[in-house]
Parts: sequence; structure tokens; C-alpha cells
Amino acid sequence: MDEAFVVVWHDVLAKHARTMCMLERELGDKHGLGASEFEVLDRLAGHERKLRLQELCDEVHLSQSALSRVVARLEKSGLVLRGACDVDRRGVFVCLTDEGRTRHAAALPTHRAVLAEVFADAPVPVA
Amino acid sequence: MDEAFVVVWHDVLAKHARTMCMLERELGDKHGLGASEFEVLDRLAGHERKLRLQELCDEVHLSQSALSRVVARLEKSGLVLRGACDVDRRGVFVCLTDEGRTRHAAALPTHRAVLAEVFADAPVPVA
DNA sequence: GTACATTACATGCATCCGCATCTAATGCAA
DNA sequence: TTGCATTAGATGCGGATGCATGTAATGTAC
Repeated sequence: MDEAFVVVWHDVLAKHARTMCMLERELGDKHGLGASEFEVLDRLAGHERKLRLQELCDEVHLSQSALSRVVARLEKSGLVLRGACDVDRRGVFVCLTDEGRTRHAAALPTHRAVLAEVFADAPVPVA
Repeated sequence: MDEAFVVVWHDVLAKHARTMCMLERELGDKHGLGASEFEVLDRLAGHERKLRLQELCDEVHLSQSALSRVVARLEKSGLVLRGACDVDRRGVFVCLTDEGRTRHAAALPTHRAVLAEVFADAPVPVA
């Protein structure tokens, strides 16, 4: 049925708006981080090795240019380091600094708390 | 479980990004409409009577200021009309023009097609 | 090696968004 | 009535995004 998709889409839209708004406010006020910034830190924290910018781009839902700027901001804040890639000198590696890891760890509970609040009574996907 | 929320959130994030991107491109290319513009037209088309800006604001996931500007754009394009409210002269009514109704009708199939493509194999919410 | 296509990332630009604020109208209390 | 708080909507502003493009490195064909 056509209408079913519309209902699902509206639900996605509503949850996205609500969650994003809360994340932006909570992470911003309490940790000085934007939602995109946290997202990048979170992905970096989930990997041992350094990540290519390109690999990050696949995991975060940002355009290549937006990601480039988020990483630039994070570097200016001292939360990540950018390094040249040996094997392909066009590439750029990114990794967390100690402070980056600390800030991420501090912000994690806030992030999870927001998700818990929004999705507490959420319809859980079947599969 | 904490992690379950994260998985759901990532799914919302992915679907939102994918759908928004496709909607923006398809609606933009084929009908000269942005996703927000279509959203407003769609809500207006779903109601008989005129809507207050404030009522629209509750249905669309935009800030009051963003909605104000979307409606301004739509009016400049001749797709909606803004009219003063008799009972409360602070209020503003919005309604579709004939062209607005036509453009919405033309764009609807495109919109639904995108949703169908993205949510075709989507995990349907339980309740 | 030379020439051209492609890739990885950076950046100029236009657009859109949310927040804070402004204006005008309304409501309410004294 | 006057005076103040509240509300509806518009707007200035800063910031983030995506698209198109630029730059430099790599790959490929000849």
C-alpha cells in the first residue's frame, strides 16, 4: 500500500527532527559539540586503526565536503589529528587525540540518554 | 538494552539521509521544488480549509522562522496565497493557489516513488 | 615517458536552517 | 482606561550543508 510508506516516512521525519534537535542542544550545551562532530568522534572511537577520510565518509551521512569541514573543525579544537597517507599521498588519515577520546567518552552518556528518551517507546523494527 | 537504541537511531539517520537526498534531487530536477516546499504543499493539499501558519508549524518539522520563509518562497512562486486573519490580525492564513494544487499533484507521484523505493524492503514498525 | 582520465580532498559559493530579536496585535489586570 | 505580559509572524545573523570546482596525486593507454 502506498500510504503505508508515507506513514513510515513521517515517523522517520518526526523522530529525526526530535532527536537531532535534542542532540544538538544537549551535546552543544554540555559538551560544546555539534551532532555531526559527535558522530565523527563516535565513529573514530569505534575503530582501532586510523581512518581515511573516505572511509569516514561512508559511515557518516554527510557529503564529502561537509565531512572535510567537520574534521577541520575538530582538528582546530584539538580533538583529532590529520595525517598524510604514505601509500597514497592524496589520502588523509584521521585519528583521535587523547583529548578527543576524553571528550567523546564524556559526551557518550549524554548522547545515549537522548536516544533512550526518544526511542524508549519506539516501534522497534521487526528484523 | 542501550545498544538497541543506537542501532535504531543509525537506521533512522540512514533512511532520512537517503530519502532526503533523493527527494531533493528528484523533486528539484523534475518539479523545481525543494523537500520542505513539497512538504508544505502536501500538508496544505491534505486540508480543505485554510491553515494558520501556526497550525502548519505543528505538522511540518521546521522552526517557525524556516516555515515563514518557505511560505514566502512559495508565495513568490505563486503556489500559495497568504491572507490576513479576521479574528486575530496577528495571524496569517495560507492556502494553495490553483497552480499550487496543480504542481503538488504533478509532484506527488515522484514523491511517492521515492518513498516506495527507499522503504520497499524497510522494517515495518510493529504498532 | 607523455597525455589524459580518475581519485582524494579542499574550497568558493549559494542556500537553508535555527536562534535571537523585532514589530504588531491581543489578553489581562488594576 | 492604562500598563504589562504574551502571542503570531517576520527578519537579522551566524553557521552548516551540498554542489560545483580547484588542486594535487595516481592510474592507464600509448
